[in-house]
Amino acid sequence: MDQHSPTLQLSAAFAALSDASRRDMIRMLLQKPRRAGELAECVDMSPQALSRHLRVLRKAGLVSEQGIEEDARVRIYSVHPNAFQPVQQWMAQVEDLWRRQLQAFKAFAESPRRSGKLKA
Amino acid sequence: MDQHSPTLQLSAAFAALSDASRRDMIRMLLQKPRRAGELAECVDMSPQALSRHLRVLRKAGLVSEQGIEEDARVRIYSVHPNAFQPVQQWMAQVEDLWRRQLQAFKAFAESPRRSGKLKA
DNA sequence: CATTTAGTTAACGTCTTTGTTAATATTCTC
DNA sequence: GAGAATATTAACAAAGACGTTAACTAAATG
Repeated sequence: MDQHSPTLQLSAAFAALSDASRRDMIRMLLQKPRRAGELAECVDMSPQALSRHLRVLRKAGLVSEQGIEEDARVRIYSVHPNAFQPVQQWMAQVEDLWRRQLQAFKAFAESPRRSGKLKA
Repeated sequence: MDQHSPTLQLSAAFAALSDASRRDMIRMLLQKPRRAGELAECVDMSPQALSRHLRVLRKAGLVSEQGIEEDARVRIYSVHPNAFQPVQQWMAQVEDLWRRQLQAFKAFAESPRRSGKLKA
């Protein structure tokens, strides 16, 4: 995690998710934590490019890395426990606003003065 | 809406949401549909820049425009009814995978062979 | 009908992102 | 220890995103 302001972090998360390869990587990491090499087999990409995508995901706070004892060359990547909290929070806010708007519209449409008739 | 493959559309939606100004615009449009000028007052930005952001949002399928009769110069922008369906669908998928992983981990931790003891 | 109003598109410069090739650790294996 | 394996960083070029200024469209307004 590298972005500090909540707004920047949210932007970074959305930006990170805007790439299909990165979304695939996240899905793979959601099945189980994996090494970079395992990811490389599936997303078909040079190790360097993949490493960069991993960095983007890390800086967005979506995945975290963790060393292991068996082979110190390798780091295991996994989805950060509350990776999606900011995004889900924003989405919830949006849903709420949407509900309100629908309700306001409904109230307007059913108001006594216009007795259910819309303009068009 | 301009992106056709579901994957591309999802990418476009995430990319569109990765900008704080665009998120603000969406929030304003969720309160009520508005003209470009009204948005401009709040996001503090040149009309040209704003127009571009609107185009991005349109192409991502998040907002839709609609002419009005009173003044034909003006178009009203609003949040597309199922703007967030792809994003929410993907997020739901992620949540599901996350639940499964937690469950798998729990099953592992509680398996008879290791009787609840973890490695560390 | 000229002017103002509302807004979009075009052209340009700048900054960022992304992939590639090359170079750099670090550590396992023989 | 020499060499292979695992992965990351550096440097560079290509492509894309963003804001600005300028030019443009279309319609309201006097």
